Amino acid sequence: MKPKSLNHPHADPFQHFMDVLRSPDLPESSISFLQSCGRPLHLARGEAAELREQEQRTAIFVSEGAAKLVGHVGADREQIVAFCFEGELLILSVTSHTPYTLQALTECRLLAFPAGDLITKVTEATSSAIVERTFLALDQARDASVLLGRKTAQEKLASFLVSMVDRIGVVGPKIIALDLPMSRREIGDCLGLTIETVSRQLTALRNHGIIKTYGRSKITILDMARLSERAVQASCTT
Amino acid sequence: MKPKSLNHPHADPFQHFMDVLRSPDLPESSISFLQSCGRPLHLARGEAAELREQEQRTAIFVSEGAAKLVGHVGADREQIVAFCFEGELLILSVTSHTPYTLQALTECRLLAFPAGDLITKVTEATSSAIVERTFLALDQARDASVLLGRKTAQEKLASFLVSMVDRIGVVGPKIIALDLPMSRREIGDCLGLTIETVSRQLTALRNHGIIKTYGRSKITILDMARLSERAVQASCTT
DNA sequence: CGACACTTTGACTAACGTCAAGGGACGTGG
DNA sequence: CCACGTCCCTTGACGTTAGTCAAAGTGTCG
Repeated sequence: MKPKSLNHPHADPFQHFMDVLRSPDLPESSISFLQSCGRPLHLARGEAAELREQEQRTAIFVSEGAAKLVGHVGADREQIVAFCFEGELLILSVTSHTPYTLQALTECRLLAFPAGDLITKVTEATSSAIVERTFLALDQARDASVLLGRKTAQEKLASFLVSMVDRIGVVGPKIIALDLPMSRREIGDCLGLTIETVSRQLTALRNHGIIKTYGRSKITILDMARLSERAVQASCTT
Repeated sequence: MKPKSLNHPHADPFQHFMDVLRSPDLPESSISFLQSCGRPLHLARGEAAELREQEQRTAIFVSEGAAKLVGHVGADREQIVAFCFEGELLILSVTSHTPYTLQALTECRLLAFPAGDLITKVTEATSSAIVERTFLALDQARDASVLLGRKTAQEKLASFLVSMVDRIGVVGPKIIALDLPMSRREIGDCLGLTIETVSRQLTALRNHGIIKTYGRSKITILDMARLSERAVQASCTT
């Protein structure tokens, strides 16, 4: 799969950022301030971001491509804590015990802001889209905990596919198409599984007629209902 | 152990909240607004919070006692996503797939705010302590992912104890005392382990002379260095 | 077309969960 | 203050899931 080399649908990442933020009544002075403190990053596939401003908390806007936030345990064990796709905002950790790195899943264009500046400037305007996105990230992180702590390999993979459908799925009349920008290893790192287990579970889903795979990265969901069922999207009636 | 029945060191939870927030230049009007929208909750040990305002995102301030945020997978599997102690602020999920409940670990006094109100009012003043705490919660959630996904039972327990020392430990000249407000089951739910595994790992730490236990809830750390070592507080040099 | 990396599959192992029984702590009532 | 009952914790034996190791298969890109 060619990583659909960036054709710049958003010629200016900053403009893209402002579009997504949707704070129309932000004063001109704030806009130019944000523009000045947003540092553009262009990463090749697999490259790690150089985060100079590590003393301060950083917010990363993904204008094009996809990235992953990886936590490192000791030398070689790693855990993907978040995937981040086009138009999403990622808040990096600073008070964490674990060291994290941000790496490109595909070639991508990012915008790095010192989070403090971002928030104080933006909250001057309407209710902050950034705080909302932080909350969203928090919700995702908590769901991840539940997934990692209490789901089986089968359920983890189904949950993963469901969330990918939500975020980057192409919904057709009867089937849903997915083109995953991450490898089996990266899926495994995200779910706390090994590459082999991911592969086995994909095979199981294929054998049950729930999904079909084409090449390494393309998947179609044939039976979304049964997939969600396996993800146990926690239907407890408490 | 008697749950040291609340002796009200902070007679007024709201005053306690304002003290912790430390936004001295908040205008009087905002203060009274916050006071009016903060709903006090008094939970008995084990009781679950009734969250009426579930349509909106809620922030919970813990004035006294300790609580847990529990995610539910299907009928009976549950995962503790966060513990929350005195003076801490918990942001509840609303966009999550998983249903969560807030339950008292010990008898406790809480203050529930609609998060939107809290933020718009407080950011009028100095840089928001609440946004900072949200970030902190996010960091903790991400560390939890790493722990759950890539640590062994041994490492999980050591990490858990280290973080408890940080948050509620009583540091003495050579040893550190902990009085855990949660049961083995709750520790297990937090670490994605069973009660038996928690118990076995505690025994292992005891046999290695790293900790001592007194009764069910009291632990002293004899060798903090070796404990941290086992927690693999990720010392990768990238 | 060929090399290489990624993926799949299989056989085996280890870590943690499950099931079951016994022991200790805590709190109540005598 | 002691006795007893209950709940929680600990320990042991065994089972299951997912990890490890190894090899073959398949896509992708030069």
